Amino acid sequence: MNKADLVNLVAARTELTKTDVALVIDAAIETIVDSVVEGKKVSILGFGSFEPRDRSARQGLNPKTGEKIKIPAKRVPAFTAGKLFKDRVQG
Amino acid sequence: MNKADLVNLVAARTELTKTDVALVIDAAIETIVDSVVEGKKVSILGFGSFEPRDRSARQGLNPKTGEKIKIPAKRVPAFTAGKLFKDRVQG
DNA sequence: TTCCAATGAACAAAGCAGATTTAGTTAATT
DNA sequence: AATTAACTAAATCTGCTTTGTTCATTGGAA
Repeated sequence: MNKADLVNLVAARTELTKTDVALVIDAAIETIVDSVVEGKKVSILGFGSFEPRDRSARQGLNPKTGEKIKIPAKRVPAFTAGKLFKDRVQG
Repeated sequence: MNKADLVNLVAARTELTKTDVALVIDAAIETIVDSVVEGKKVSILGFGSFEPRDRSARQGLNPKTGEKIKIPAKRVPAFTAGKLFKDRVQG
């Protein structure tokens, strides 16, 4: 399922126009990303939370050639699923 | 930031009512969860993708008491961030 | 709406860092 | 009012790391 499918399904569920649904979804994604970029966590009860997480530098390797490479410290986006989401996927 | 804050910010960005925005966000979350529950991946370009991932049973331990426990096989929700999301968080 | 051009995602190889596991209280969201 | 997230202890296991090609997706224009 891609974004177009998601918009169609949500529009069908909410009986709103695809235009408005796409507008809201895009804005919601941008808002979440902006917040994580600013270092603030976004928590949506039952679904999960998005937050930035710091990765320390480490010795890695190029899986293709096998040669050692140095992976620098990073800040990456992380998602933690909420209880409802976990329970429903587990079944 | 919680769901109420997200709805307020998105409503401000889109100039739609908080009611409609909340409706879309809730429906989108339910649609994503439903899809992952059905085993189908949801890909949103630039943001990331949600998919179910299988965990095999393993030997773990109770970190509180230290006793060994058996962790059963599971199916858990997983999120992989997209390029744009990663790049923006990295800065 | 439909097509094109262009950008993003998937795929695979092996080793290490980080997430995950229980349980109970506090704080917070619906 | 009631349910859920956060927090924390130490050991095992999962995923990230690169690079190039193939394919899907996006956004603009006719």
